[in-house]
Amino acid sequence: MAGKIRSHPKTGAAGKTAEGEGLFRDYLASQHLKMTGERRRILEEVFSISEHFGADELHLRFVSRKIPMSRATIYRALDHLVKSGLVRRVYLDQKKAFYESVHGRRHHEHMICLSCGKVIEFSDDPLELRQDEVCRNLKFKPLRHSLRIVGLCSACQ
Amino acid sequence: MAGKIRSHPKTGAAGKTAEGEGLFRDYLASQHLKMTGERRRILEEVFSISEHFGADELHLRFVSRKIPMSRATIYRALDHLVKSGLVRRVYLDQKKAFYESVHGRRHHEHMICLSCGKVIEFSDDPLELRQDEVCRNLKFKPLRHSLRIVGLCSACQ
DNA sequence: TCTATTCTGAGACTGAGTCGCAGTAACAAC
DNA sequence: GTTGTTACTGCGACTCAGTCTCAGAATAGA
Repeated sequence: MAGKIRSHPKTGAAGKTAEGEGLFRDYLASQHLKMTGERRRILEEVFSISEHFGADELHLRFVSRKIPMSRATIYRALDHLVKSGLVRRVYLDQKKAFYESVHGRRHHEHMICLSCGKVIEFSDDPLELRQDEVCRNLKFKPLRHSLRIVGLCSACQ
Repeated sequence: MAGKIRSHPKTGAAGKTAEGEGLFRDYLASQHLKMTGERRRILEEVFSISEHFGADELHLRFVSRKIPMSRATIYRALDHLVKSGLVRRVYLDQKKAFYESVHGRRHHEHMICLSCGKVIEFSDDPLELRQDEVCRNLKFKPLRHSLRIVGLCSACQ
């Protein structure tokens, strides 16, 4: 039961935007969709955020800078980003969906502190391997997964 | 990496109701809340459902049998049931919350088939142990967790 | 039985997300 | 560069899950 645990309290996402834009453009082209100014701005903004964010927060970032952007466009673009695989949609213990950019980052799970609300990201190979084994045994083909551990962070205990 | 994997395609929940009612009554008493006819009926109904259900479905079960029951009461009762620990609230890949009775059942995780929508319940000790270890290493005190694996079930592959 | 307290139901409300439509922008073909 | 097709945007109306308020009803302890 060895295995390194990587904790990722925060990961800067600088410089990834250009590459991400290329990938997004490829995805859009493959779906006969168009790269528009709005989608580019949304992509840039998403890549500039290192934590989780809600669609409303993303919208607010534009509104507060007087950049016109409708809620519907935000939602539509986030859908495309999720489908393209560049962004992950996660449900962190409430009805509202959260998003996080995936590009250039390792897959990870979440610990959520009940007391302060902090979200700790971590990843662990033995855990992933065991999950794969469980899936094999149940003849289930896993495509994606998410583990959410709710509890108390070290500071709040 | 040994370890038995239990798959729980379906678990009957007969006879548990009486005991569950006692536990719920204890919880209510401890919170200075009252056991009412509505709460009893909701508890019975919840224990009679072996799969996941939404608040709306639960409500519909009463309405369709002409048993008066308001949506607000359903939501309030489910909150209490969740707080009492008798019912678990889970978020299965959408904004809507699902519920499942916990009493007398083993903790389990979920596999969700993208194609047919089937939800497979499973539990695995090595997985749980590894999670505990990861938490220890990150000095996080886990209170509850949920693992969701989305993919294709054996029939749909 | 009395009384304090909590509960219920109805409906208004909220917040997240979706949809339809009219006008606009992207992009490929010429 | 112009044109035509197609997809996109913004707006506002809408849906759906869940919450809140309040008046009248039920519970449970004294």
